[in-house]
Order: sequence, then structure tokens, then C-alpha cells
Amino acid sequence: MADQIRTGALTLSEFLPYRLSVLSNTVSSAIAETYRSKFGLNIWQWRVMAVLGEAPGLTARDVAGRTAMDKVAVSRAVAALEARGLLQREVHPEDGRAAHLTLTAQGKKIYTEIVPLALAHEEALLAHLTPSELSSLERLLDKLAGGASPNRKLW
Amino acid sequence: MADQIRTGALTLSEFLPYRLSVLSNTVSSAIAETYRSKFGLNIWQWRVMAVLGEAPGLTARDVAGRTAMDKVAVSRAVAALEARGLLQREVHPEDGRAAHLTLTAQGKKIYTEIVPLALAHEEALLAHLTPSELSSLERLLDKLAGGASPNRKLW
DNA sequence: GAAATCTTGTTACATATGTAACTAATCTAC
DNA sequence: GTAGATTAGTTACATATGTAACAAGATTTC
Repeated sequence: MADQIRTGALTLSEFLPYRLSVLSNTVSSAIAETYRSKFGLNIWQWRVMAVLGEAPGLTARDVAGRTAMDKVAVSRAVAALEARGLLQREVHPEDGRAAHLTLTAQGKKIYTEIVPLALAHEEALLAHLTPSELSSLERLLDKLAGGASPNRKLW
Repeated sequence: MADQIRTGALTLSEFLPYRLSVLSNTVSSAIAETYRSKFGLNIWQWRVMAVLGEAPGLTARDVAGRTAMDKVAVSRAVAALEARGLLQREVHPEDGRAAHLTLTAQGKKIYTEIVPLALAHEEALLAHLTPSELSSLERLLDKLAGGASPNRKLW
């Protein structure tokens, strides 16, 4: 494919930020629909479960740092998950403000059920890429993320 | 960079849909902040203006098709832009339901002011890519978009 | 040509999200 | 040890968004 020529005109369908946004929304909403219909979880609840599945005992602040969520979103997701009995808080013994979060047995069960579904979505997305294309993609995403200034206040 | 090994475990920070989402949100919110602070437009209003700048006289339905917006979002954006005098509706002579939309002089003025800013954001995002990397990126995004089933109902 | 169906777009309502203000705990400076 | 500043997390409120129901025009079927 020839390189695109970028002139002073803007064509929305060729505008990279637009294309990224559409792609990301398409992917995310397909996956979100799986979480929602099978487990009644929204994306944020799932993200919290995902990092707690990897790293039990994180605080809400840690979770925010690892999920690109702001603290209010984390607080809401944690409250909902706790109300459903999917996670547990344990107040930090040395800091009464913070609480360590862990998945309950029921939370772990859902976690282990979702992981393969999430990975299957990822595989479907990458189905038509060769291994070397996948490798390029990862490198390019890293580079782009470097260029995109993360200006949102997350905490 | 070596290819990632993808096992049965899920690491959120390596999960492609997550990475896409974070990247896209970072990029979009940086640009949105420009639209908002300088012109008082949100992303959807801007998308509508962008396609009407390229192709005057589209109907709301056409706009939805070209912007990956649903019809309610288009309706709301159009109403806001019309209220601000940035676009005009003209009822379709052969179909009383539809209206052709065009930017007013004031709308065009803002359009021509935003375009270079939007392109500058895109350039900043792509600043660290070589021409051949850019070309790879475009190809990969096309492939990914092909794999991601667009299951959202837009109209 | 009238009834049923479909299409374009809007409206209403419920829910989600972002921002700011807040509480309570900890830390720092003195 | 206490006043002020910071930090962890929550709450409240305003706004944004998604879904469904709707109105009005166009099309199809008979």
C-alpha cells in the first residue's frame, strides 16, 4: 500500500484519531456486551476484577494506576463489586484510609470464566495478523502511546 | 522487540483491546479539549462539522453513516450546531422527513480554523513514526477494523 | 386508495460519567 | 502535640449518553 499523502485537507475517515476511536469503540463494545450479558459487569468493573485477578490486595489507588481509571470510577466499580460479593475490602493495617482489595471465591470464579472469553475476543481481533504484524502492531502502539501525552488526571 | 507470548493468563496492560482503548481515549480527550476550549464544541459536534465541511448537503442519516455516530447523537449534535448558527437545515424537496445540512458562513469559518489544529494533533501523534511505520500502521488498522465486527446499530 | 410497513428524525427517560466538594486519616513543620 | 497540608476514598450534582417510544412522511401491498 502506498503511503498516504497528507495535505492541508482533513478527511474524517482517514484521520487517525478518528480511526483509532472507531476501532477502539467497536472492539470495546463487543467485549463489553459479553461481560454484560454473561456476568452483569460493565467495563470498569471488569477492569478492576482483571487487575485484582492478576495482583490481589491492591488498594483502590493502585487499581486506578493500573487501569487508567480515575478514582471515582474505581470507587464506583469497587462498591458495585463488593455489593455483589465479588470482592472484599480489608482496611490497610497501617493506613486507615486505604483498603486492600481481593476477589472473593465467587469473584475468582467469574474471573476465571471471563479470562478465556476475553482472550478469545483478542484472538479474533488479531486473527488476520501474522506474528510479525502482531509484533509491529505492539511496537507501533507503544510509540503512539509515547506520542500521545497522557494529560488526564487519574488520581 | 520479540513477539509477545500469549498464554492462558490475561495481563490487562498487555491486552490489546485495553491498550487500544487507553490510547484512543488519551488521543481523543486531548483533541476534544482543544475543540472545547477554543470553540465550545464536543466531539460529536465536531465530527458533524468535519463531514459537512468535506461534503456539504448531507442528510442526518448520511452524517451518521460517515461518522460512526448513531442517529440520536447526530440529531443532538445537529440541533446544537443549528442553535449556535453553525449549520443550516433545508428540507429535502422530495422527502419531507429528511433535511440537507450545510455549514453556515460562521460554521465554515470555525471549520477552517479547526482543521489545522486537528491535523497538528495528528502530526504530533505520528511524530515518532517513520513513513514506512505510518504506512504499516494504516494497514494494520485496516486489518484490525476488518476483524472487529461492527455490531453496533448506528441507524 | 387504504392499511400496513418502513424510514427519517426527535423526544423522553433512565443510567452513566465527569467534576468538584467533601470526610477522614496521615504526614509535615514547628 | 497541634495547625496546616496531603492523601485515600466517597458523595453530590450537573451533564452526557443509550435505549426505546414516538411522530410524520414515504413506500409497498393488495
